[in-house]
Amino acid sequence: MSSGRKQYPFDLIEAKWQKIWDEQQTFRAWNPGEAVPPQHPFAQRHQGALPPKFYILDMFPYPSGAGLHVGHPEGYTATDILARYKRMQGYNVLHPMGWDAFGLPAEQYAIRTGQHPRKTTEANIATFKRQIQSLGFSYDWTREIDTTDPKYFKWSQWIFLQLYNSWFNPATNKAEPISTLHYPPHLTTDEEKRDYRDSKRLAYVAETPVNWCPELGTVLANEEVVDGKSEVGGFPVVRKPMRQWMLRITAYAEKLLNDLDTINWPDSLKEMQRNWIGRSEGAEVHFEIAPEVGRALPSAPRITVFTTRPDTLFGATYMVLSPEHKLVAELTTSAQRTAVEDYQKFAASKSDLERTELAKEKTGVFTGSYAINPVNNERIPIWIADYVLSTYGTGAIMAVPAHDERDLEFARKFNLPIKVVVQAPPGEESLGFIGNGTSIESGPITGLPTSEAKKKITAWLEEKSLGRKTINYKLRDWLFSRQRYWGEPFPIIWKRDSRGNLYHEALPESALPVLPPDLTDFKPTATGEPPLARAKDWVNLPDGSLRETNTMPQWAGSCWYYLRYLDPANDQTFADKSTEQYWMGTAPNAGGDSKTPVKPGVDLYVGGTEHAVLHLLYARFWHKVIFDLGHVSTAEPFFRLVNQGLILGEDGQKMSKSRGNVVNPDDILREFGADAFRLYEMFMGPLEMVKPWNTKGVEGVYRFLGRVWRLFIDEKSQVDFEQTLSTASTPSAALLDGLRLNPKIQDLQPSAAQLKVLHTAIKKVTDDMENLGFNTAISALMIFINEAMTWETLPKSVLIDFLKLLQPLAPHVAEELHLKLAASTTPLAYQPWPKFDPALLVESTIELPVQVNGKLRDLIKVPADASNTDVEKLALASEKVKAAIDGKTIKKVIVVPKKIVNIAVG
RNA sequence: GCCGGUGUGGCGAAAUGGCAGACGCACAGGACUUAAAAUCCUGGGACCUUAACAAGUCGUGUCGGUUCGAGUCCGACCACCGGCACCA
Repeated sequence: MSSGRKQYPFDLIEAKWQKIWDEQQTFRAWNPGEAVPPQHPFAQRHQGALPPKFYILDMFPYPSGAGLHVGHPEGYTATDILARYKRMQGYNVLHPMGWDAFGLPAEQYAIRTGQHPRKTTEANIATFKRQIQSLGFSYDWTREIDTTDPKYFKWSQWIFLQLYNSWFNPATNKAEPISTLHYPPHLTTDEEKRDYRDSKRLAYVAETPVNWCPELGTVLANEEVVDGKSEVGGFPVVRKPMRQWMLRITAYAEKLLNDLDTINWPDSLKEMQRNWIGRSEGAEVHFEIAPEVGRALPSAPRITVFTTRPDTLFGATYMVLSPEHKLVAELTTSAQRTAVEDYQKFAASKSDLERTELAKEKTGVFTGSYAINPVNNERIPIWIADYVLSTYGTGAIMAVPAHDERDLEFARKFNLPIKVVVQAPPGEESLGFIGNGTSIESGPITGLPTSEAKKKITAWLEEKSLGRKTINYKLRDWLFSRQRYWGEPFPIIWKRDSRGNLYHEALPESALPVLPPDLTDFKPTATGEPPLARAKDWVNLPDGSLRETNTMPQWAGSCWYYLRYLDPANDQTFADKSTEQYWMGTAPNAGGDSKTPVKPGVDLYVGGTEHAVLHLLYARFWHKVIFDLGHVSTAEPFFRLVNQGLILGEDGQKMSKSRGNVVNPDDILREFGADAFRLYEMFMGPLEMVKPWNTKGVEGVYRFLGRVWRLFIDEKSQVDFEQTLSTASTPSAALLDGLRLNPKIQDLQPSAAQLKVLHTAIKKVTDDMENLGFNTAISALMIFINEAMTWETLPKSVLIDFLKLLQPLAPHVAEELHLKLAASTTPLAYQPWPKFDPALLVESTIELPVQVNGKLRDLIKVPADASNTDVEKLALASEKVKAAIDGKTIKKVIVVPKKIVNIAVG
C-alpha cells in the first residue's frame, strides 16, 4: 500500500466536520410540534414550516465482537447519500441508527467468561458506534435505540401483549381484541371458555418439537441448525418436544401474500416470500376406512387427505400416511405391527438432512388396512412412508402414481397398481404425466380438461359431503420462545385453576417492562429448563403464581424498531399517534403535493437478502396485527426495499476469517479517509450486485478527491500547510484555515462551455440519485473534474454547484471546500440541490453517425435544427458513405433526429 | 428438480432499440526529478495490413428470429451465483 504523502488532509477535515455535526446536531430530524432552534440550519432552510417527510432506514446491525466489516457500510453509505440528497431537496429526512443487541453470541460469551452480557453488549455497541460515526453518516443520533434497553423492550413486551390479547376474526378478516370473541354455546364453565379463548389467541402455547442442542444447553432456531448440527460449534442437535409459545402468523398468510403486490420490493425477494408462504389451492377429500373382519372400527371413521389434483381421484390406487399420523396405531393390523413400529422408529431417528436431501430412495410399510376411494368405492391399501410430511396438509395423501413422480417411484418399488386417468397432449407420454391434460376413465369428469375436471369433481365432493375446496400454506406458525437468558422476558405468569391445571395470564401494562433477573450462571439447566428458572425469587410471585421463564427470540426487537425511531423517548406509548402519521406518510401534514406525493411507510429500506423470509416476514406480520388493532396507520411497514449485493474479498470469495480475505474498514479509513471509502463502496458497481473488493480501486477514487482538492486549493499554500503540519506537535483542524483558494477561482460569469459541463453533471447526478445509480453519478463528477482541470479560470458559482453535487457522496471534503469558498453560512447539507437547465445543453451543430446497412461509415456535422431531408442529403454527400454504397441501390434512408442516419442498400 | 439473478476488454464496470467498452483499476510510453514517489500528458477489444498514416474484418456466453439497425426485444440452449427443495 502506498503510504506516502496524503492527497489531501482528509484526517483533519473529517475529524473537524464530524465534531461540528455532532455538536450542532446538524442531522437531527424534527417531529411535528417540536421547536426547532432558530440557529439550526433546518430552521434557516424551512422557516418554521414542516416540509414533506422522507424516511430512509437501514437494517440495524447486531453489534458483534468482531466489529464492522466492509459489507455493513455498503448499504449504510447508499442510504446516507440518499438521505443527504433528499435533505438538500428540502425534505424532512428521518435517518436513524440503532442496535439489535439481544442474541446468542453475547450469551455464549457470558457462559464462557461469566461476564454479564450487558457488559459485552455495551462494549460492542461502543465499537460499532465509533466505526459507524467515523464514516460521517448523517444519522440523527438523538434517536439511537438499543433493543436490550428496558425503555425499548418495554414496548416489545407491550406489542406481545397486543398479540396475546387478540384473535383473528375470519368474518372481518382481521385481528380483533379477544373480548370480541364469541363462545360456542356448549362451553359453559369459565375454565372451558378460558381454554377456548387461549386456543384462539394470536400468541398461544403449544407442545412442539424443537431443536435442542445438549452441548450448548439451548434450543436453536431452524436457521441456526445446519445439516443437523449447531451452526456455532457444530454440535449435534436433536428434536425434542417442549412447551412453546407460538405466534399465529398463518392467520395472515393470505394478507402477507396479497399485499406484496402493493409494495415496491425486488421481484426476487417477493418471490422468496411467496414461495415461503407457499399457497396452494386444492381439495380435502375424505376416505372411509374399510371395515375389517374381526376388528373394531377405528375411532375416526375416515382419513382426510389434501390434494391439488382432485381431478386424478379416479387414479388413486393407494394411500400414504406420514409415520407420525395419529391414526397409524389404530390402523395397523397385528400382522403388520412389528414392521410398522420398526419403521416409525427408523423414521424418527432420521435427521432432517437424511429425510430430505439424501432420501432419494423411497421407503415405507403397509399398515394392513384399506380405505375406500369415494369416487369408485375401490379398496385401496393404506401405507406409511416418510415421504409424506406430518406437518403439511393433513399429513396424509392419496397416491396417484400415474400422475405424480414421487407416488410413481414408490408404486414401482412396492409393486402397487398404477392407473392412468389423465391423457397427456399429443406427443407426450400419459403415464407419469403431471401437467394439465384431459381426464380419462374418470366417470363423470371423463373428457374434461384438467382445470374443468378439478372444479367439477370438487363440486361433486362438496355436494356429497365427501370433501371440500381448500387452500393450504407451507407457512407454519412462528415458534416464539427460546430457552435463553439474553432476551426479552415474556409479560406472562402461570396460575393453577380449581382442578389444579396450569394456565397463563398476561401481566397488566403497568407491570412493564418485565426485567430479567440478575444471574451469574447463564447456562440453561440440564433438564432444558430456561436459565431464568434458576432465579427462584424472581420466578415465584407472592400470590403463588409463577413467571414465564422462556424469553423472546432476537427477532422480537427487530420486528418493530422502525416505529420506535419515530418517537424513541416516549414513555407513554411506543410512538405518538400524530408523529406516527407524519413519518409513516398518512397525516395531512406529512406534506407532499401533486409533485411530491408522500408514500406510505418507510420510503426506502436497504439491507441484505439474508432476512428475506425471516425479519422481513416477521416485521410485516407484526405490523399488520397492530394495524388491524388501530395502532399504526399503514398496512405495510416498508414501501420500498432494496437489497445491497454482497461484497466479496479481493480473491472473489466470500469474506471470512478462515479465508483471511476480510477487509477492515478501519485500515482503509486510516489510509484513504472516509470520503474515499464511501466513494469507493459506491463506485464498485451497482448497489444490488455482488462485487469483489479491490483496494487499488480505493486509490482511484482517492486520487479523484485529490484532484478536486488541488483544483480548489492554492498550491503554494498547500506546500506551506504541509510544512507547518510536519513541524506541529499536535495537528489541529485550525491549521486548515491557512489554506488559500486557487487564484483561478474568481467571481465571474461562467462561459457557455463551462455551463454545459456543469449542467451535464447536474442532470446525470440528479437522475442517478433517484435511481440509486451512485457508480455512474461518481463517474459524472470525475468527468466534470477532468474538464475543469483544463479551464483557465474557475467561476465560483460553477464550483459551488459542483460541491453541492459532491456533498452527498463525499460530505467532509465538500463541506470544507464550501466553507473555504465562503459562499454561505448555511452548511452544504442544507443548501438547495442545483437545478438542471436543459437550455444550456443545446448545441448549434451536432455530429451524427451515418451507417450503411447498420455499419458505421462516417460521422457528419449537421446544424442542430436541420430538417430530416437536409440531414439525408448531407449524409448521402459523404465520400465515405458514397464509397460504402458503391453503385448499390438505396432501398431506404432512416433519419433519427439528433441520433443517427442509417442507409439500407441492396 | 423448481424459482430468481448474472454472463460485455487483463480487472471493476458503462450504454431511454441508434457511434459497444463512458468512468476507474492494472499496464505501457513520455514530461518533471540526481533518482524514486507523487503529479501531469499520451496510448490501449481482437485480428489483418502498413515503414507510418489510413483502411478493412470480427467482436457483448451459444444458436436462431424480429428490425433500416440488437449488448438491449423474442425463442431455444449453456455456464456461474443466490434461494427453496419429497409441500401432495
